[in-house]
Amino acid sequence: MQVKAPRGTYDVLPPDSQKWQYIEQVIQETARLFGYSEIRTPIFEHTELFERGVGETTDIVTKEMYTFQDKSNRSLTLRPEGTASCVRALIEHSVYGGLMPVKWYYSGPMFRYDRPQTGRFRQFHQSGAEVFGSNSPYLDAEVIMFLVQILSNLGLRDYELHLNSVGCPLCRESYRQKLIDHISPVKEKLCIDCQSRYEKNPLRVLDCKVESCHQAIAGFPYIYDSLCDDCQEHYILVKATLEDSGINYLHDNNLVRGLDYYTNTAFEIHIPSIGAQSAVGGGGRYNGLVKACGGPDIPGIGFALGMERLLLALDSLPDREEPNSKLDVFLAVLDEKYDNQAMQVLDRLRKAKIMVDRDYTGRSMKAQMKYADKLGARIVILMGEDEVNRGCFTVRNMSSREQLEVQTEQLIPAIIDILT
RNA sequence: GUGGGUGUAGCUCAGCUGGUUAGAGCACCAGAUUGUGGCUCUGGGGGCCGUGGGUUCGAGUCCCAUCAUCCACCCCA
Repeated sequence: MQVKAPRGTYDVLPPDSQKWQYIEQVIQETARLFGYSEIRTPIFEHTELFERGVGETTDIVTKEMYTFQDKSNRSLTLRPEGTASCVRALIEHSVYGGLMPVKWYYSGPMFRYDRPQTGRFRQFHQSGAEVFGSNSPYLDAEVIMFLVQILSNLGLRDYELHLNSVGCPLCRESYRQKLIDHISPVKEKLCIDCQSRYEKNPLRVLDCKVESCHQAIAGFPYIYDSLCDDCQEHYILVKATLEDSGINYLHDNNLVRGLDYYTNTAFEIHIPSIGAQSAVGGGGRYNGLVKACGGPDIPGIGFALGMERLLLALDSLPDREEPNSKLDVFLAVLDEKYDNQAMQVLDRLRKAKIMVDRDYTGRSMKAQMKYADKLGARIVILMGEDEVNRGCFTVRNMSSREQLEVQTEQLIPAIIDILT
């Protein structure tokens, strides 16, 4: 039986890898403009980091983690998201002791044991950003502007920005009580999942998509109405800043992010056209997280983008012109006795920054011409007996079909002349 | 974890109610006179018909299981 890539994983082959390079490049450039520097963290961490940092009641921790024992019986977990590792690194290296705020971005694979479907894999890729050390609502706005700028630079237009505030621990507690008061009379009508959600984290009952649960909790209070004065002001400033920047958003009372550590601003980007898994990005503020992970009481905010979902959205766009991967020059070697000399020619051209390739499978001249054509070569250099004896090359312009003979020392200038 | 669809050549697929050596298009390779590409023509290589069992004189085709994949649910990126 043939060995195949494990379930929920896949290979990125050329030319698809070019699309990945393109997205990563756009993110890098945008990050630089916004003043974010790259951080690279391990792909696995101690399991307890995610249990504490992501939240023990979340689906990610309860059923989706790739956890294993190493040879010393440590419990390790393939990272399911990027924030926890950033927080760990911030604390471990006392980065907060330096210049604040700390503005990081990252890109890389994440792992969740889920059933694969459109836009969902077991090894998937996220790029994200994290900022530590400021509770300014203008920073919330900047983080969202960063995210939106990436989408815009990629040429994506038809996205929805959903926005909400989940408040601070204070207003969240009063809201939680209001919600419990509202739900408890109809508790029996909820689905099994919601009954356990009600026990563990009542806020997540609001996320349920079961119709009967929707009806049962109709008229539930919104957290927005329970926000304390500070949280309200914070949220208003975030919204006003976005409005002034011309960023459209939808206030979404039902947006209660699945991760436990979020406070205040929460947001998600949806592109409905890519399928059921339409969230291409999401994030929010997590002011309690650093402390919860054993660090000082430092506020944080961040987001993550799903690369596979971005790719899906990009695929439905009109074709972007591919980066120039076509060959400049093909060197046709007409007799194997010139193989060695041919390698010297390749070397010279490449050192002159000319993109050049040749055949290594012993093709006939005609086949080499065909091959060169398929590689998209703009020029073919012919190197046969005539040329070698006379110390020259035949240079063929593939689009005009014109050929000229050039002396060895004139080869590079002649090629550059045709290419430019 | 649950439900449904699909597994035949490198890719996209055909193969009617079970019946001889399993096909097409594309791709790949080679030719169409001497050292010249795109178009056309001719030829060629490639398939344990996902895997394992079962029914049958006979299975790509029917039944069961299993694996993979796709779509959806849950949840999220």
